[in-house]
Amino acid sequence: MKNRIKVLRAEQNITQAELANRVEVSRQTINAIEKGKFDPSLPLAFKIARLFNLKIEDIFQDEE
Amino acid sequence: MKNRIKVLRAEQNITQAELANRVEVSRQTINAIEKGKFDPSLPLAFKIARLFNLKIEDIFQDEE
DNA sequence: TAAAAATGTAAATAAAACTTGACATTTTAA
DNA sequence: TTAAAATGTCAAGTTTTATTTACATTTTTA
Repeated sequence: MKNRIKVLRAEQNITQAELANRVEVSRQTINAIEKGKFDPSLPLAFKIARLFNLKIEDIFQDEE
Repeated sequence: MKNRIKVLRAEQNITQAELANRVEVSRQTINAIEKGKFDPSLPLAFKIARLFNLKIEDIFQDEE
């Protein structure tokens, strides 16, 4: 699963730590998701999408 | 997390077992998700959305 | 209305998400 | 140009979700 979180953060000038705080997970979780280490849970994906005012599909791309 | 899977299945006349087969999980997993016992993984949410040709947000509704 | 199909449920286990803490490397800014 | 901030990573542990097995109940259909 790829995602555009890094770019979206850059656009809004938000650090991994800031994003983590705002969606209530650890900084390492954001880093791991951003680097593709694992996928967020569905509720977390919703939170992230809401934060950026985007659809989940506009942030995360399933690669199949 | 609520979802409209049951209605979508009804519209397409698909059983829980059929849906389970098509997204490659057990029938009980579909049943549990449908009943709100737990949320699907993000990849599974993508598979389900793709199957119904809908956005994830059109099937699953985060309740916050 | 009896058989078959579909759905509901529960317990046990496996797998994945997430946390915490720690430290190394890279980038930014004073 | 060096201190601070940000990012990357790793290991160990917790929590949550997925899977399996098994059986019970409800709905459909022959």
